[in-house]
Amino acid sequence: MPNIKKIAEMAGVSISTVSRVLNNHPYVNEEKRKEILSIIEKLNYSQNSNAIHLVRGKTNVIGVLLPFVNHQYYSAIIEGISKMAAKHHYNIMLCQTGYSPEKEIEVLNMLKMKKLDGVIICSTINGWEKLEKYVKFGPIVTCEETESTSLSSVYIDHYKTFALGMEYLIKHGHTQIGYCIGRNHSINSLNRKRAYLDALSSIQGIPKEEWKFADCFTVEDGTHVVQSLLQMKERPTALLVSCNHIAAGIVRAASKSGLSIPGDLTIIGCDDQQIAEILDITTIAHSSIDVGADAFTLLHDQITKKNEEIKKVELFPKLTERLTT
Amino acid sequence: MPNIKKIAEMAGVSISTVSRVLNNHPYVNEEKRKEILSIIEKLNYSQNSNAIHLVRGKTNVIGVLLPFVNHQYYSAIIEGISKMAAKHHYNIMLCQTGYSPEKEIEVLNMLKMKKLDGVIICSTINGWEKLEKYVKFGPIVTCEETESTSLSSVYIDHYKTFALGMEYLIKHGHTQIGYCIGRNHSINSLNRKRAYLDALSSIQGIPKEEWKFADCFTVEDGTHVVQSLLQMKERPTALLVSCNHIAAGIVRAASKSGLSIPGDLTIIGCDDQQIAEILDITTIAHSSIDVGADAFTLLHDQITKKNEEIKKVELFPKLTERLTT
DNA sequence: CTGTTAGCGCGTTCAT
DNA sequence: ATGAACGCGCTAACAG
Repeated sequence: MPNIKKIAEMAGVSISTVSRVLNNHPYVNEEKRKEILSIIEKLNYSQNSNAIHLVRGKTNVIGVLLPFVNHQYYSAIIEGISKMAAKHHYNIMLCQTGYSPEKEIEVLNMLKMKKLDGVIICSTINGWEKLEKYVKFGPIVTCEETESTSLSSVYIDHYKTFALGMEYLIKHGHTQIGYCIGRNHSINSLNRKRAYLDALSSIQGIPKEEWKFADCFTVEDGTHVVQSLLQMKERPTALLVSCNHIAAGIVRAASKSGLSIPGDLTIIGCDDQQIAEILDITTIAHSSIDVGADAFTLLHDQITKKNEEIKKVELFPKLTERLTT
Repeated sequence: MPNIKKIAEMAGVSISTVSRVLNNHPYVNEEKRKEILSIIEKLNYSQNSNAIHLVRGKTNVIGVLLPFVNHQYYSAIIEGISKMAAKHHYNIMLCQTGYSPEKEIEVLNMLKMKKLDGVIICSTINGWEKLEKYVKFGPIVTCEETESTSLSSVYIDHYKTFALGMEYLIKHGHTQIGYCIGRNHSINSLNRKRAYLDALSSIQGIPKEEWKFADCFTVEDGTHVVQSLLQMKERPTALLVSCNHIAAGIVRAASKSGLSIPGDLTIIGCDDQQIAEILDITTIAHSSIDVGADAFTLLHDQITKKNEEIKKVELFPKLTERLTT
């Protein structure tokens, strides 16, 4: 592999001059520039990124941290990040954590080691207190609500999401309402539960332990929910579901077992996965692509402008009425 | 930021010794090792990746090139790559091309510039002849069939896919068969068409121009197919569809417009997206996750073992019968 | 407009 | 077991 020195030798100039034409700096004789360019062409030379990264102290790479790639909520976020990143000449290092705290820390260390200029965390496992220790190595943006004053974030207040859903259900006469959520103690789940309880108490409803389904993530989990439902003496008339994949599983299993939707069971899902559209599931959603795009923008501002302030961007979900309600 | 020199000074040793403990090299006094480690701890020191990459000439990062992230076929491949990569301590640079040839070349140049140790290309736009020019900078693996002798690949012979589908349809008495494909002139499409024509001619069937739908990628495209279908005097009785998202669009639009499936129209989709399972679409599929995992293995072998030979790994699809046939 | 030089931070012989 | 010195490839400040 030729290097800048080799090019300089062949062109009979110093490496500075070569560096200047490489970086489009002014003040270099037009003939020399052409000569150098032609030699570069002839030798099929390219700069060594690592050397440049070392000397510049940055890589133009950002890390994107998420639990699972193969999940449309996250791949939509990536899509949004990806588009904005391309526009600003940044590359994306994709890191799947599978909810492993160690893996998350590992990536944060890449920030410390200057491999990454910044990090976007879609769903944190360690909690923002631990993340905060890393902001001195580079900006970190989360796609979740945090109380941190050193982490920018774009988020949805899932209290509002579930509140919106509860309001809708109550307005339509439901009092026997259950819900499905993911990780039982995540910030988002806690907010959802609060909204659920608040709304329920407003109509003197009584939360039934049996009607709460946690650890729901996949279509299969939705199927299991229906199985449980079928064995209950008293069933909820409506279910608020934190993710449309679960909702899809419910809808599908219900139709197979003769449970009519929305006749016997009303379903409201969350987020903007295409499956909701295909199955005509009523959903409460914001644009996941926007989450990614906004997150990148926040991160990019912090990387490029110094003393850029920490920002919190809230996105507001809307309820789209379809055929499961 | 402290560097190795600083650590060495504080410990009263040379940078070589520090480097030795950093890299777990033998021959270093146990007391000094502990002392150095404690200083590293105290200063919260980390190595600078870029310096290491520069001196080692490798980054442990591979590029993954695909048209769209937000598409389950590709995100499943990423999932497969991701898992294997984590196992071997490699990171993934994700690059969405949106079918732009320039973007593809851009990433290949990152290989040339030593930013990447290797590249996996899920779906090439430039064609393998152009890709071949880059293998001297690092191994390239494709997830498509190529005739190249310098590119390893894991692939599905889509002639077989469509042949399998045609065989099934013909066995079930269909003679009026159409198909939906993506890019009209991609390698995969050409193979699919060949299989279609071969099978059709084996029963003296006549291909009808009207029943060929190209440029189909999304659920919406499936909807359009149904719209076209509805306006035809003579309709096909079966459709072979190159991707389940299109098939999902067809199934959904058909049910809304009173076209019975499989009564009026039999549908066979392709690939292993979950939507097929949810909508009970008969599909011809291989494991997309395996594609990714195998691709990484091929790439990793080429990166680590020198003189590793070029390999072609063929994956075989199976037909899963469900309710659309 | 151009060249010299000093780093960037680290791994690695080669002596000792 | 340890350290001095060189090199990885490049940018940028400085001098001219």
